[in-house]
Amino acid sequence: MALPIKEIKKYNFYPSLRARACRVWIAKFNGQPRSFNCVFVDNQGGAIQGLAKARDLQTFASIIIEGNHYEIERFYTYENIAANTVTAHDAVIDLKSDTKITAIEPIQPYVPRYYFNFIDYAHIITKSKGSRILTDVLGRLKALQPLEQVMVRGQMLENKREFMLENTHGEELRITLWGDSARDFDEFALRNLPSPVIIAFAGFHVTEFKGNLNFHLIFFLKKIFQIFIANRTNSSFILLKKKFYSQGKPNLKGTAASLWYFNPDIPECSTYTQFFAQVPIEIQQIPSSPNAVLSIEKQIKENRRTIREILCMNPYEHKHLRFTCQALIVEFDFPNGWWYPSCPKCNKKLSGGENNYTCMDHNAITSLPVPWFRLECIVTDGEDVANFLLFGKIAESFFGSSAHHYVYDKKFIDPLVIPPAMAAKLNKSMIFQLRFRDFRSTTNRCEIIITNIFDDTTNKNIHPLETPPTEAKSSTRSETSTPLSSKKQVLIGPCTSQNTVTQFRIAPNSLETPSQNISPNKETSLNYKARRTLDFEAIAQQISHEDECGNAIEAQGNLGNIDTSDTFNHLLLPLKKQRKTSSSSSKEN
DNA sequence: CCCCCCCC
Repeated sequence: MALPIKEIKKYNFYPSLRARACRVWIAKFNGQPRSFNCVFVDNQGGAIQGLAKARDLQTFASIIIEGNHYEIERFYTYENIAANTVTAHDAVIDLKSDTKITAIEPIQPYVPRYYFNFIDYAHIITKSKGSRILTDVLGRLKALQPLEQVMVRGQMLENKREFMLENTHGEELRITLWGDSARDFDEFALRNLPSPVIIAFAGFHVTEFKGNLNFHLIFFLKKIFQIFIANRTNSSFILLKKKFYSQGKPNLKGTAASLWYFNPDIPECSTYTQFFAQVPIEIQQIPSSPNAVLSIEKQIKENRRTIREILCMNPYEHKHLRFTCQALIVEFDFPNGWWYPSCPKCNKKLSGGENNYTCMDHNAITSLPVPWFRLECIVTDGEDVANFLLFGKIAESFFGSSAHHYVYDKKFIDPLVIPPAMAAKLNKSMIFQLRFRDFRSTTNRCEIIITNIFDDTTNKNIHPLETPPTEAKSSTRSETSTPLSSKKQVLIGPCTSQNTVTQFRIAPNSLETPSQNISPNKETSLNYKARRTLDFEAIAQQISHEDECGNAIEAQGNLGNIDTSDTFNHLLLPLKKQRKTSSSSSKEN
């Protein structure tokens, strides 16, 4: 009796397993192959991942070919605890140099060639969002974006390429490839395929993009709601809102385990092919993102404006314009505090006060509020003065720490008292990348929002892991970071009445522990996202080594060779509709 | 990883 995969236990030894290798991939990290991976499937509903570390990678890659059948002899298993995993199996097969792999005849009864677990577009968020079990989807390739580079975390450029899939109900689904897989995606393979092109994307991580709700409308709706149904919790309002607006759109993000197959030979695919054979279809081109960049250098010079020029721009005519300005911050202005308590799920401001925090979108919160930056920078370019709004992730990068870290870990709880490390950012020449806020205020001028900050003295991005001067610790700093504190400052002649800090209070000592109203021992319940950038000392040590190994270097190295839309148009022209269905499947990675 | 997140 052959061993059923479902009965395999973790931390055990098995003499033999016969199965089909339905998926094979090599996981890469920063472009370097790290492990050989496969999914073994049997005919009793079982699937288990096999993994070989880098040392044995080539050996197994040359033996185990996707689609073929094998006997695996003398193997151990361990626990499947990976953050992302393709199978839900408790165990992983440890492929080591003494594991014997032999090709065998196809096992009977038949095991399907592909191992997929497709999810309906409509249920992706409820079933798969945030799940460590990766998700597979199938669809017609409706649109494709040229390879582009975007700034991520205000810190580095990364390759990105987007796809729009469509199912037979006309629903759309957005897929995003990042890094190496975005760069390596084979457009030429697409060019040779007849239309419609059906793609199976396998092994993707599901996230939710915020719905593009109209704030005006929601605000108005809520007021009306409160007037007519007073003294209720707003849960009814949330239900009402969800009825009218989708709560967000799923976005499938590529992982190291992601694969894709063009026109795979599976029953679901024929359904698609037949359905879309009725109408002429071409693959559309997704326009480049507004935030796509060619290089940091170009970005820094992009649409340079003086403050005078900015103040004379009509915000509503330049809603989508990104522009830059060289200036220095002379003061921070935060009448409502430099941080506010935000919803752990969406970072919107919580109302209701300390004992009754309520999110407009998510009602009562289940974990501690997440402190979130929001403050204005009073800036000058030597001629004029303006207010630039700084919040969220950009502020985190700029200050080198999350507001969460300052408030919970460093105990700078008073929102009206600013930590010294933040004040140390004043009076240094910077390049601000800016845009106008898409909100028509009835009272104020349109806010000018900071979307990125660059160090003017080095023309590099300001590294988010910079160690603040008050807590200097330089020995572990990476080669690629560009700490402002170590660079010569270029000061521009002041034109405001003051360029020193007098308008806000600075906490006297970073080590001081003011009376606190937030319990620090609840930290473990805090959401991971907010904790990511928490501690610059610890993370600087951890990351500096990785950076030296090529992380940032690779990002720099990619700056020169970016696909253009022109090239892309050219490529897609031949992708006209044809009747023939290709069964040739192709894969990457 | 990109979207938004604040304010009225």
